[in-house]
Amino acid sequence: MTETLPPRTADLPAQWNPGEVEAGMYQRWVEAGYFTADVGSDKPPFCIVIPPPNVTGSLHMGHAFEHSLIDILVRRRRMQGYETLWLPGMDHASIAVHALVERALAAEGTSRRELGREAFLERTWEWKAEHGGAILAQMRRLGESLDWTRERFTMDAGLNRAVVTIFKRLHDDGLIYRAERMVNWSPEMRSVLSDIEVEHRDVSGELVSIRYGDGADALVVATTRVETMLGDTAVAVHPDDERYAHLVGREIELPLVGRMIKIVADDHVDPSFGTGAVKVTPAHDPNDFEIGRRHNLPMPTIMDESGVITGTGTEFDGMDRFTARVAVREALAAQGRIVAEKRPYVHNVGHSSRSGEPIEPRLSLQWFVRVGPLAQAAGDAVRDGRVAVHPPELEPRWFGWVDNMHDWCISRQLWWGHRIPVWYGPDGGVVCLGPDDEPPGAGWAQDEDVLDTWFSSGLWPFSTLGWPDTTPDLERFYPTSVLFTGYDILFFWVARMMMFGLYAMDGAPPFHTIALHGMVRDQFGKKMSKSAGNTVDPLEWMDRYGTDALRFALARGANPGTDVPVGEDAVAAARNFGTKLWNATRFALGVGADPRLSLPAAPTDADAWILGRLREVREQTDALLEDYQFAKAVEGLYHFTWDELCDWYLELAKVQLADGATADGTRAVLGHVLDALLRLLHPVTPFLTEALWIALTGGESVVVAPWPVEAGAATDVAATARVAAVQELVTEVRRFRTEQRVPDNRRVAARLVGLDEAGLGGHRAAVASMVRLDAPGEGFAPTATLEVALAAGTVHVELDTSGAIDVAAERARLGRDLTAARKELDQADAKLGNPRFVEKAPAEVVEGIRARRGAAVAGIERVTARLAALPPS
RNA sequence: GGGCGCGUAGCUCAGCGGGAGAGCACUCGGCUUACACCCGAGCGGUCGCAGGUUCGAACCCUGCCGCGCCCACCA
Repeated sequence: MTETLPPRTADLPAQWNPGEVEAGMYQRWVEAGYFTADVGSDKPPFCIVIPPPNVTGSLHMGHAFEHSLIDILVRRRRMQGYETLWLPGMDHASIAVHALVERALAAEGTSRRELGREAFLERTWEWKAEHGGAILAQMRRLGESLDWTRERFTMDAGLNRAVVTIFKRLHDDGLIYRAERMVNWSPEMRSVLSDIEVEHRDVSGELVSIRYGDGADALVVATTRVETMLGDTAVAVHPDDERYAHLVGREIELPLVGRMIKIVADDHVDPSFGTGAVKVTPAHDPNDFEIGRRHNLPMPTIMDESGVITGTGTEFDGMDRFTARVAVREALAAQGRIVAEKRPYVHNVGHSSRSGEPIEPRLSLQWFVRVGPLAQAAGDAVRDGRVAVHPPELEPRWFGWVDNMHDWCISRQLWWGHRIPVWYGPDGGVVCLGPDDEPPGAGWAQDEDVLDTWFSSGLWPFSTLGWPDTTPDLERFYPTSVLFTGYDILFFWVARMMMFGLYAMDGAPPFHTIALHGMVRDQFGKKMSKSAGNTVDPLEWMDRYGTDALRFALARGANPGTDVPVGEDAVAAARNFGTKLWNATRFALGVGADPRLSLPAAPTDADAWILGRLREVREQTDALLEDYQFAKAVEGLYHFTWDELCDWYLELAKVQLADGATADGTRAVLGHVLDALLRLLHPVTPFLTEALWIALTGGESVVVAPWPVEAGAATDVAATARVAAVQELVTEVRRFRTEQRVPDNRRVAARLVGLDEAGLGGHRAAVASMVRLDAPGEGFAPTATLEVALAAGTVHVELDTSGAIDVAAERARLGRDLTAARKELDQADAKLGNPRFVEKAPAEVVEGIRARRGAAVAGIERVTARLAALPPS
């Protein structure tokens, strides 16, 4: 009996053309309101803070990767009935925007300094307005289901209020202070950098040993930065160093400058390194600064903000630091004071991660965050389980960082960003103002410095929800569900958000889970970089293989916290998978498969098996996605679709469809399985599954279809075993055919003996269909017999290969089988012959080995008999 | 110097205590009525090296070799 169903109208083209499928689909989703957060509903909230798309005007592979994975999480949650909300922002991409604007200005023959602060900032706003839309369009092409309707894309203005508020609170709590400290200075940017903006690299420099003083009191010190000797105010030795004990407390003349400097004893000095004497330049070296503080040394600054020597009263004033390095060395050499020169001397030097030049330690007045209590809270939140880190291997890195954090320098001498809300009065007055305070009157001026970009980015999890106001959004979505980002910005961004979130929201962490992904690499595992020339524009692959293929390939490689090598081959393989799914669905539609049909009351073995597998795969997919194991989840769906559904079930279904007794049930099962599978795959391949799901079900959209929670059936062990036996039998016969050089296109008459005894009587037609066997006709004279030993019994396949079999090939094949069986027997005997194994190993393991031994013995007997029966070749 | 991790098939990786796996590549046979972006069969590995624990180790422990990343104020 056939149920009557309303017709399905969607027509599926014969060929999957990603471009055509994607065209207009995203727009339709947006217009249907699928991505609009429904605040105020009683759905559970799922909120995710996302790093901003890069604003440099193009989509990077890294962004395509990260945003695809985030979109998978969000689409699944939406199907599960959550109210989903993204919190995107652009603020911390400001650096990129400003750099681009500066470049544009340079092309126009002007600069930001000529333009002035206000006009420059105006230009950056214009740039964002113009290019923000282009980025948005690219993210949409990627299929990202952002709730753009809430217009959080540009939020700089509202953010300023949050920045000022938290600055004042931290300031009033004594957690922000201003102090003269040794900082990392970038002469090129003429700004301070925080510790994590400094990259340490080995460079080839020089180590120059200089003699200070003359005669018996002379000392030799070594340095890699000779020019700093102009700012020396002491020479330090170790207190226990007997070589210099007599000199401590005396003074010595500083060459070139002529100033008298002290000789001090300090524990910091390593007596075994070099001469054991160290020159001390307190204003230009962190260690020397500490020594200077301990011994109350003068701290003259000898370099200006752009790295030019100044104020030494020597001929070196006005020279760039690198020019001076050579000049000072030559001057010292002329006086015969260079004792030794080691060149090249490889040593570790900090470089600016932004501009690339060596940073210059410099004594300067800056604003700092006292991170002690904040970092402690950030560590505790993970320690006591309020925040989970995925994968957990990255926890030590987190603790190592937050437990040893130095105070954070937050002031920057740049023109862009949020200005420090502190005003200085004419009589030395200092006042920190909140967002609603009136600036003080005449004579007061606001601090010229701006805040580190991570200061404001750290506020996102709550500033984007309306903080400092208590908004419905904030109450509903804070703490957010998960932060999903790359491990590379764990310290830059994640640590800031944790510290500020816990502080501003009274101990509530900004997110329940920190899930970290790796970096996209090329197909050989190499870092993608412009200089290596191995970067790929994701749009290029999207054009060539489709967005679904790119997303599938990226997700398929995404193991938690580890890097993802992706090459064009992987994307092509993903495209092939899409084609496979497309064709399978097309076949299903062609035979009338429909999920709206009732599942059969008496499913066949194949039906029961595939429904059982569907359930297992569905449960496994859920578990893996909950654990951010995208690669395994996607791999599982890939193999289920291709190796089980397409390679076996569809072939078995063809036979069932030809039989009136099983045809309707097959249509129902196939419809059900595909329906659930398309829904499971939708988060990964949204466009493709949308087209297929609508065609298959006649439904409105898979975007809003429920996530499958019931699909499939409990595993039918007996049916599954019979299907496995059929698979084994089919594979064996195919192997025999290939080895006997029977071309695939030739049908062969054959008789299957023992099928009923093995419990596979019902699968005669299926086996015959899958290995292209014809029923034996009259006068059937088999030329070959193949024995296949199955768990339930041995099946003899008698074949008429129409000619003598290839005895040599058969002998070789049987020989391989015999070798394998003997090896198996040897291994089993070795184990069973070991009394301690039999005694100690679990019973089921021992039993398993016994069974394998039995099978091996039977196999050897059978194969040996077959070999003996072969005619001489 | 400290921390984390990796060395498994030609390439990229999964497996992490009981019969060595996947994708791509390669070989052979097939345009079989969903699919040649395909189907079928196959080749290919002393699981970095050396010890140890265990009845049993690619898997656990130790050492060594090679590689990567993060952190770190040694002139």
